[in-house]
Amino acid sequence: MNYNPQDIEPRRQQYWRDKQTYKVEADATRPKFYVLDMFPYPSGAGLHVGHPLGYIASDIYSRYKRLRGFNVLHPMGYDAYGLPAEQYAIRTGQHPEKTTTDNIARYRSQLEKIGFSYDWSRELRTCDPEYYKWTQWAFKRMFESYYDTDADAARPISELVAHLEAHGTDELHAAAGKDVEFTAAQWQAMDEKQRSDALMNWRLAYLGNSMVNWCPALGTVLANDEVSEGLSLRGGHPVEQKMMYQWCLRVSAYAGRLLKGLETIDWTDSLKETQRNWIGRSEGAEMHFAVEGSDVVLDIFTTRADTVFGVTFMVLAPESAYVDMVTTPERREAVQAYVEATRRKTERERLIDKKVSGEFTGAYAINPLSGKRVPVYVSDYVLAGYGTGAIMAVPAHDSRDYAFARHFGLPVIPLIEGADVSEESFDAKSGKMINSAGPELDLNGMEVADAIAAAKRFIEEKGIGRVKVNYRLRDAIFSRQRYWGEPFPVYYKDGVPHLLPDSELPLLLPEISSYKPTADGEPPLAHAEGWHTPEGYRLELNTMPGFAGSSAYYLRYMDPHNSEALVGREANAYWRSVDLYIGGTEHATGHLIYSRFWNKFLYDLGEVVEDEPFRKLINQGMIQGRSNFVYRIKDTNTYVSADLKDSYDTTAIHVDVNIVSNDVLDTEAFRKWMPEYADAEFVLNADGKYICGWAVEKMSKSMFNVVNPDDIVERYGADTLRLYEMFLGPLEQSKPWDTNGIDGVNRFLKKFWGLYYKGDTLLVDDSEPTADNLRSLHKLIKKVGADIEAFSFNTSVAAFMICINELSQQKCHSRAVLEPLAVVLCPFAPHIAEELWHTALGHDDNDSIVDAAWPEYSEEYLRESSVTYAVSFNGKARFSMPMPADADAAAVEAAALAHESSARWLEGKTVRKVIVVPGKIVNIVVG
RNA sequence: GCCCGAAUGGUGGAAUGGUAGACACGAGGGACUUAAAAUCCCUUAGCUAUUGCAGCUGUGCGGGUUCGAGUCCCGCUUCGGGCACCA
Repeated sequence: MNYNPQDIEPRRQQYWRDKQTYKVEADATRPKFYVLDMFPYPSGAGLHVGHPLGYIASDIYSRYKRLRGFNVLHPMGYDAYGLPAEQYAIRTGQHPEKTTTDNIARYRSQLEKIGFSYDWSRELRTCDPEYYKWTQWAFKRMFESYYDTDADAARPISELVAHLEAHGTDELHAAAGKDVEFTAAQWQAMDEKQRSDALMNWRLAYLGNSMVNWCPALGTVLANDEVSEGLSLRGGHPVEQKMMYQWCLRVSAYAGRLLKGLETIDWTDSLKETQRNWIGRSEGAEMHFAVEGSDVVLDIFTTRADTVFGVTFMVLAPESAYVDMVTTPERREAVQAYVEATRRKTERERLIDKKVSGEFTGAYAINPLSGKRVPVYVSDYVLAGYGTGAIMAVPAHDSRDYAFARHFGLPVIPLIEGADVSEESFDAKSGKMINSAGPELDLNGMEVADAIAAAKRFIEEKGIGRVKVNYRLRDAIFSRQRYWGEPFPVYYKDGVPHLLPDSELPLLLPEISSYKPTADGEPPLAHAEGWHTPEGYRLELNTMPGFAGSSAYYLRYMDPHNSEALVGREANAYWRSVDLYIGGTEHATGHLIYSRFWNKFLYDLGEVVEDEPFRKLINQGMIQGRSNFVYRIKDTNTYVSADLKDSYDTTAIHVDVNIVSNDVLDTEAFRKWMPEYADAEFVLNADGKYICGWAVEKMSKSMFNVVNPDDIVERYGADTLRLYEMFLGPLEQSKPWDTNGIDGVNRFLKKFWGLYYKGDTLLVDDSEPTADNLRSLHKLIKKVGADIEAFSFNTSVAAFMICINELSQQKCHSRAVLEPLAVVLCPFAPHIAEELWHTALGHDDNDSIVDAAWPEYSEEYLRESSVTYAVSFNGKARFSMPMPADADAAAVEAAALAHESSARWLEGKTVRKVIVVPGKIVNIVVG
């Protein structure tokens, strides 16, 4: 029997299926461990070889934890709602559900071939009504909640209503969209519509007018994390800013907790940093500037309260509500034209256009500290969505203000001693203040940091503003003008949104005749027949965005068939949160923020026991493609080998990597690959080979560099694929897929098999293991255990190779060694381990290796009788010297100095000092 | 512009402050074979040498700390990632 993965692997997978080996139940008698992969969107292209990287790592860890006695929850599912299926539907008319189901089936079969230890009985998909019922349910709870800034938690909206009823907005401490004030009497006088509108200011899920990223090509709005540099992440279409009335989630209310929570979780610093940047906390002051000759007060936000004496003008965002309030009649036409022109530009156009532009509003504001009168401008370099949409401009110390001041000829007053502002602004936050004295406050001579503090204190005391923390994190736009997403459990009665009762959830996604928007621009759901309540009230036409379904899926896995709750209390109390989460960095500012928000919200409700969803998170690197090229000699059908191409005038052409092996082209396969190459001629190199060129590119069909894991499994087996993906390099690093080298790993597995069988002969015996056998084994157990804990899987594979080489040389066939060896290999290569466990090691059918115990290593076997010291002179290693392991430092030193090789290095020198590092090195310092 | 991270042979990559280059690929040489595949063995950082098996230089660049630095500190360069008219 030779190693034959094509025979072993399907059989072992069937065995695990039959035995339901990977089915887990909560079990209070055993410690739990929850290992999760970021579930995939099942795309039409199927899995390529890059996708399983993280899944293999998490599978190794899960299996290891299980061998260590943990009750391991390791589920898999599908993020099934998404744009590609819908766009495919628009093109072909095929129902997205059908496309999605087909794709899922393909993914499932590809995943099963790799031998993962998923508990498939917990599989979920976000488009399943039994699942999205709970997405709708969570949305309802958010609608019914507000954020209490005193308690720092979400509370029922009924409590807020009671407060408004009794006190109006007086003493109300709640996260709000806008600062509004009304009395209890005013609240009581409101009608239903007015009250509904008013409450939107506080609800955690609310309808609001907000600037959204509108993508005309996709016909929908996009969240901030779905847009980069003014283009949609999917498809790269231009995105414009547009004011729309949309569902939003008040994620901003949680900004502080999302930031603080980062301190309690075990994520990489870079990912935490990315989230910190995204949340963007900045401490500063809000200040009031009265507008001359009117009762309008401009509120501005600044982190540089110290520079208030250098304010020479003010700027409003074009979209700011202040613009209309302050613009004078003479300037109205020009300002309106400017605002209009800005509105027509896409975000991308605004970003590209670095030219300074703006208009004077005709208004003047009064600096509350200096009493000076400054002009108020409108310009698109001020953003409506951040702070108050208005700024005080300090051209001397802000480069953007500086550019504006120079363009409009406005004065620049330097505030820091020695700062030269004749050519550019001085933006650094250091130095001594000058020109900063007013009637009541004098900052001159202070260091910037002290001046900021002093100015803030003064502003608070005098009531001309307040200290404020601002976050860049915006509320999440929660409406999408699409079909293939969760419907909102909302209907409208006289223009007021109402929730469907829980008993009517899930609200099923209806069948529709066309997946396109309607002629008058309404979302596709407007095509649905009978899309209204039995009473005839219209249901919401938008659907939820992609991140809705992925925000709480990890909770559902804990209790996937519960019809009473998203997750039952008992199941949640046992599984708690994800102990290890593995996935890509691309979700850093999307899914990983929304999930944390969603979880914190459910935590506030008392629905879940943990405040953070993912305790430890590892980002696996991306696997890029490695493309191959052939070189066509211009205007011919002749192709020249890469090592000779420089003597010809050639064009590089992508060639399918699947007909190239170790960069050598299979020329016959090339001729058959495409008709145009049928008559191809080749210029071969001296070895008679055609060598292809190569480059690292994104893995994609158009580059012909996609490698399908199925092909690797078919050729080498799943165990080889698993080991090779781990061997490729550190898990967290991005690297190109390169099939060159996979033979080495495959060879290792054959050698491993060779310890147990030679042909049809069973080699395993009951002989006593030798000291060498035991040392090799225990070294491996120790190393692999430590490596797995540290997610250093590439080095464990190397350790296996070393161990197998040693044991082969030692001709070790002792069961006492080969049995634990199989167990240690099991997390990496489960099929071969399970097979040998039963056939060579004779375990019966009910005893699976996946439930064996991880072998403990013993230092006793690792101890060497002698150790080798490297002897150095002045730090430079010169020779090595064996010593008994128990020799003391003095003996080692004496032996080193007396060693015959030492004489040469000591010639004409004196020994100044000798350092002995036990078991390692002797450094002799000579002068 | 700000904030992270990285830089080691032909290639992917190893090295708790302690003999840099583990392990693998590729390459070169050899064994077995009619031949090929498969398998096994040897060599493989560079430069001097050389059968005394040694010497010198080497982890992007320049400094520093240390008996000893790929590893720690300071200053650069280049590449990758994140944020970005965020006041």
